[in-house]
This record gives sequence, C-alpha cells and structure tokens, in this order.
Amino acid sequence: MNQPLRMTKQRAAVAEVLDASDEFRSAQQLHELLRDRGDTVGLATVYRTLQALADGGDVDVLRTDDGEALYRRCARAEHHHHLVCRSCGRAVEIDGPTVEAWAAEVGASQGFSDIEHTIELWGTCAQCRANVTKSS
Amino acid sequence: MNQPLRMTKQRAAVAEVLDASDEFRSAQQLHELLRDRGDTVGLATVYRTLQALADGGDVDVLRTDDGEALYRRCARAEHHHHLVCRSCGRAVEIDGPTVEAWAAEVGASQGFSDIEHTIELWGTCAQCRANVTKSS
DNA sequence: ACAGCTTTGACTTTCATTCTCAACAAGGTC
DNA sequence: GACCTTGTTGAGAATGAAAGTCAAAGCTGT
Ligand SMILES: [Zn+2]
Ligand SMILES: [Zn+2]
Ligand SMILES: [Zn+2]
Ligand SMILES: [Zn+2]
Repeated sequence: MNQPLRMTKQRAAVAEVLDASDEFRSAQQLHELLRDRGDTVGLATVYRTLQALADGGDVDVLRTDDGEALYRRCARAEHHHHLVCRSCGRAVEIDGPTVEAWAAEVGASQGFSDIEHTIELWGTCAQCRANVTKSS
Repeated sequence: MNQPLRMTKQRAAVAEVLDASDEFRSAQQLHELLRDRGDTVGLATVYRTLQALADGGDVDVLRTDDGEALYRRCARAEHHHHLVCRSCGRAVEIDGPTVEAWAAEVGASQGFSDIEHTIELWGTCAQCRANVTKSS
C-alpha cells in the first residue's frame, strides 16, 4: 500500500497558501505567492504537491478555457461544483442535486457506463464588475 | 468588418475529416487523418482552421482531463452538451433544459453576471466496454 | 550516529499550441 | 488570361504548462 505522505515544510507551505485564498489559482500563481511570503519552494514541488492533494481529493481542480489547471481548497469535501469568477478566480461552492440525478440518468440511458460529469459555472463577480465599470 | 474566409483546399479538407467522424478528435489526430487520406495540410493550418471554426460556432470544443482540446462538428448548431466516451471519443449530443435554467439561476443568485456554463458527461460507451472485457 | 527510505529543486524534457515570415493561392478586375 | 491585392499556407522556431531526472538533503526508526 502507499505510505502516508510526510509532512514537510514545503508541503505545509503549499497547503497554507491554498487555505489562505478563496480563489482558484494556478500552480504558477501559487509558486509566486509562496515566493512573496518568503517560503522558497521549487516549482516542481508545487506541481507535485498539488497533484498529490488533488489525487487525495483534498483540493478541487478545474481547467480554464485554455487548458490551464486551477486549484482551490474547498470548505467541504463532498462532491460539489463551482461558480467561478473568470477574472479574479473567486469561487462559490454549489450543489445541484437535480443535476446530479440528471447526469447519471442521461449517461445510463445512452448505454454508457462509469459516468462522470464536469459542471462548472463561470461569471463575473460583483466586485470585478464594479472595477471594470469604474475604470471605463 | 471581417471578410468572409476564403475557401481553400486545406480548409475544405479539414472540414471534411470533421464531417466524416462522429467522435471528438484532437487537432493532432485530425492532422494524422488528413495525412492518411493523402491531403497534406500543415499542422499549424489545422490548428488555425479549427480555431476559426470554433470561433464561428461551427465546431464544438471540449477539453480532456489533462487539458487537451477536442473538436467535433455537431449535427445541430443550437446550444447543447455532450456525453463523450473517454476512450474512443464517440459522443452523443444532449439537451438539459432544466440544467440550463438551474445554471442561470444559481449564477444570478450569487451576484455574478455574464454567466456561462461548462457541462460535459464522460463515460465508457458500450462498444469500448465490450472491447475491454474481451481483452482481459 | 547509521542505514534506508522519501523528498527536494535546479535543470532537462515533453508535448500541445502559437508565432514568424517568406512563398503562395483566391478572388476580383480589366 | 494576365495582374494585382490580400488572405492563407507551412516549415521551423518559440512558448508555456506540466512532468521527468538525479544527486544532494531530510526524515525515521534502530
Ligand atoms: Zn471577480
Ligand atoms: Zn456533480
Ligand atoms: Zn468508446
Ligand atoms: Zn447548456
């Protein structure tokens, strides 16, 4: 079986920046944040840690329009989806009981098995909208 | 205003392979298919054409789990979603009136504007399931 | 301290996608 | 058809996210 991960200071640091932000962030952004905080963590380590956290279901991952991965530690561990601000990354966790059922049903009715679904909502949060308005 | 696109033999070729396949395919796969058919189209051109078709809403684009873009020319032009076989790319177009309403509503209720949604279902199609079973 | 792990990080490598730019082809005009 | 103007092509270089390499450094139990 796979050993439990050792808690090293860099893994702790990555976890901390994740906890500290409400927004979805890319691996590179997190790497920058760490640098700014004074913690020097190699980029490769950030990627590895994020990967591990994602595999363990401890962080949620989603992909931007152009394929970049964004990570965020969510409040709840149960299955849920997100409403993400496309300009700042701020996110709200959302449930969709109806949607869940719909997805499973549609999948099965078409003869597909091992159904999974990708459901994310994108928008502009109130704060970002205000900023855009102001600067125009 | 933007001129209409010129119809070149390479754009026609890309459109043809797209029309010929029911499955979601990557730019590289399409490039291979073209090569196999004898049409020599530069990879860059395949990407450019796909980009243009996507911008014009003539092909649907989605991203695999690891961020690669997949393209497919769908039967209908109206907004819809897909149930895609994660092993062969075969896809079924699906509607979700309920889901559409749900997405818009959730977005608005959280103070977000310009709501868009990403909804895709993944599974293993009957055919691929049969193949796996056979070879095990 | 020691041995036997795991983890790190600077660097290299991979791989999809985009860019550059000179040669080329479409469409319109006479 | 000959010709011009302008969009298009493609080989190769460039980009950028993500994963791999491997020697040095860090833990953990004895
Ligand atoms: Zn925002
Ligand atoms: Zn769900
Ligand atoms: Zn299949
Ligand atoms: Zn929809």
